[in-house]
Amino acid sequence: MAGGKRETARRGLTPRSEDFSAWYNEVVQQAELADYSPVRGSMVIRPWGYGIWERMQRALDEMFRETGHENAYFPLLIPMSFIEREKEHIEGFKPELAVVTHAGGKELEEPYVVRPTSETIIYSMYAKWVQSYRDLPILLNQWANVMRWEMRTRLFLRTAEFLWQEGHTAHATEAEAEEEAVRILGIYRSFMEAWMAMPPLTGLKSEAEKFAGAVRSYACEALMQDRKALQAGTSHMLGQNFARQFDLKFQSEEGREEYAWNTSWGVSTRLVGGLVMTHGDDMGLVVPPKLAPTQVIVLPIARSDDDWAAVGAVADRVAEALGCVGVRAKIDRRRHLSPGAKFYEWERKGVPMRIEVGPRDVARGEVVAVARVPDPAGPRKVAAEEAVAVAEMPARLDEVQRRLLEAARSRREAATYRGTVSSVDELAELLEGGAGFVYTGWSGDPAVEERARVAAKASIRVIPDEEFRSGTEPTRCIGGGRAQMEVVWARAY
RNA sequence: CGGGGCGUGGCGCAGCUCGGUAGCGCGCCUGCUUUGGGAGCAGGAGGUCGCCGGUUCGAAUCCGGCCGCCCCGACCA
Repeated sequence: MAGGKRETARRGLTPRSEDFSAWYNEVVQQAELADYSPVRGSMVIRPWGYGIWERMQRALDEMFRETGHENAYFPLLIPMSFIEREKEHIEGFKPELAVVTHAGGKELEEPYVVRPTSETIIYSMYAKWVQSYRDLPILLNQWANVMRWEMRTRLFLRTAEFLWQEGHTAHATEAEAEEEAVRILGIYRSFMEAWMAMPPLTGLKSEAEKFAGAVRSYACEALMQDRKALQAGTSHMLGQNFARQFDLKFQSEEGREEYAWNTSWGVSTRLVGGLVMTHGDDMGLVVPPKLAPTQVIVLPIARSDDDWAAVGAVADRVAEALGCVGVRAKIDRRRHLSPGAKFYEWERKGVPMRIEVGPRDVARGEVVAVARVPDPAGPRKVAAEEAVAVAEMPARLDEVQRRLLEAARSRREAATYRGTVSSVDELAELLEGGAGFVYTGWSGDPAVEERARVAAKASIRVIPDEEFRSGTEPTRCIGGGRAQMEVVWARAY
């Protein structure tokens, strides 16, 4: 914001190649996704950004429901003593807690923390609800805001307050909990691919990177256009860590008293930032059709009042017909803006498709369709008979969605290096040269991670799931010695 | 928390070195003419110059303190 010498307010954005970070900030604001607020590190999510988030919510919510989860809601404030109960958990979160010490004009006897995540309060309640194995599993999700007082914030990617969903489950057996954690990871992955057109890697987190309080963390890691990785979703196997601290016990079928097994998992408004950095281009945002609040913007173009009436009637008809075939269409009737100004505006906001209706088109009984990201093999503008353009629109939007996923996947693959790195220095060199995901062998020694962090500013993003592993398993660790496993390195957000 | 930068109409900036009562572009309002890739003309509205204090006849400008924001690093969904 400060010091912007470029005239970006009206004309072009800073190109991605020049300054990706500046480009990102400009896109988020100029596409009207979000704006800075008077509260440090907290953003205002504007209708266009919130509309995208709502689409994400709807899709995920449906997937959670289909797999037996229900929504519930727990308090924003958590007693300080709850958060402190699980040792690793409090160590992980203590530095970023916002604490409420006063209320009702008095100092509180026990401070509350504004939830940074809700494991503690939720499992304390589960403990009340569970007596028998018959009460399990509990499969709940909540849509909520949380607060983590981060040192450095960025719109969507890391804000002090953010919106997310957090799933919390309790199971009678370890195997069942493990299965749940893995199931959710799969849901996240297919959501990201099918809805966001963002293909993540999936796998396990290293000890150093796992969630504070978890036994194991699984994650989706997506590659952004600047070749940095974004942790886009996590699913944690919590074991009995929280159950023990919150006395979440049940009597088993055999009559024994046992602690329950928990999982927790979440995705946040960070996904919107991931969307921006996955598909955006130098003209602005690109929203995949399935998430676009408006999929088709209909633009009447006219000089005279007579023409305006004529094209307006056609625009109405087109928009209504699109609605009937399940396409979210809107008409931009503003008369004080020239067509060019509207083209740029809707392109900046990333609307997948626009339909132009001008006097020439009306005379021919046609409309002109233009995709935000045109098929490189086809013409940019496609004129078609009105009814045909409408009828074809759902298929064209599907095609755009498919193309975006494909493009993102080939960017990821083009930036992926396997089996070419045998030392931490080589890793640093490769990443410095613009590599994205780098696969190597790893001994499992955290000291190697630490060296890579310092030397290459890189971290292990995942120990990849089988599907993503290299054909030939690496035998040597980049830190020297034998590899115990294959890992994926990247610089990350 | 360390390093850097910046706070002046809604937005982006100039003015500050060398104190004299605030200007430009965009946007906004009104009117007319316009509209197939960021319209033109005319008229108009809008500013405690981040905050507090000091120096001075006089402070956006000089001095001191504070606050906020952005970027880079360490920490992180």
